[in-house]
Amino acid sequence: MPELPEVETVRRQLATRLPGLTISALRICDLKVSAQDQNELAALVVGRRVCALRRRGKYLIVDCEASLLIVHLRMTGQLLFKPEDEPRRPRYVIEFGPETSLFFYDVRRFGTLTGLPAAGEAAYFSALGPEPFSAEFSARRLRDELAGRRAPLKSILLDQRRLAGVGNIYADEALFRARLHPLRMGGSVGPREAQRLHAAILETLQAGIDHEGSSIESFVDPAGERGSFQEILNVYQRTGEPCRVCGTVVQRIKLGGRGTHFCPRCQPRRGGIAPTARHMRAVSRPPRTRQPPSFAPPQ
DNA sequence: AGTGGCTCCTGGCGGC
DNA sequence: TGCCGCCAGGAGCCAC
Repeated sequence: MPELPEVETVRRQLATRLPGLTISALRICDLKVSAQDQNELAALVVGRRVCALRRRGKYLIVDCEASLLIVHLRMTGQLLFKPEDEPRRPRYVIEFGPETSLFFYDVRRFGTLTGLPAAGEAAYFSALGPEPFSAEFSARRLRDELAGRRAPLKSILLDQRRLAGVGNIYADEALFRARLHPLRMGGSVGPREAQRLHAAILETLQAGIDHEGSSIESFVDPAGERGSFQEILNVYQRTGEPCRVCGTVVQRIKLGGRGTHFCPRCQPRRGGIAPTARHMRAVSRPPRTRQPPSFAPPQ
């Protein structure tokens, strides 16, 4: 599940190859990938030079002269420099002359591609919350964001309007690191706890970036390499396994439709919302273990 | 206003 | 063995 660290990993790799190249063609193979007409998309970027690769939350931005391509990987999106063998087909291909192409693969077909004139960027991202690593996202800001809120902490962290880039994996891991129960009401969090959570969010995201992302389902970088953050996860998808800190069995509940993992001892529920019967049912059923993707990275 | 829940989508897996 | 239905989840939308 590409979140901020995975998108940042992709961005960094693309940034070593794409700037200076000119987009020679944009081939949309799956029309569902964009709400825009493919000719309209192509007209915005074909013939333009790539100036920079940027990231905003979980969005990857290919900055062209006076226009942008905005890529969202959603659940299973992969941008690869090399095409895969059949039967996998890309949903779109961005060509940069005869030497370089970028192929977008996406099993669940949730990923999106958007083209915009540069002037449209601010409006496009207007509802998105602050970047975690920006000065705008301070401990104070987080505290103000939580104040008075009755929603569980986990739900608040996942809300991209409050904070951009945190998804299910990093929300669970950050809450574990902050020793805060995912069901704690936002408004019940004190100043010191908010400070702890702020630090935990930044540390967790930075660790994800340092490990080049989590390859739990299908994430690979544009060279086809897997990240390694999944190897040091504390709670995410570790249901029934001992907490790495205290040995207590890691639990799983369902919160806002998302699998939520925590250590009941390290993350006490004090001040939180009691799990409902539905939560408890989810606890007793560990997630199925998934086979690693059959996809073999290009040689 | 704030919040939960449904929808999109596919492959893997459990159950029968 | 084969089929059916459930499950995973980011973000947009809708209903309460």
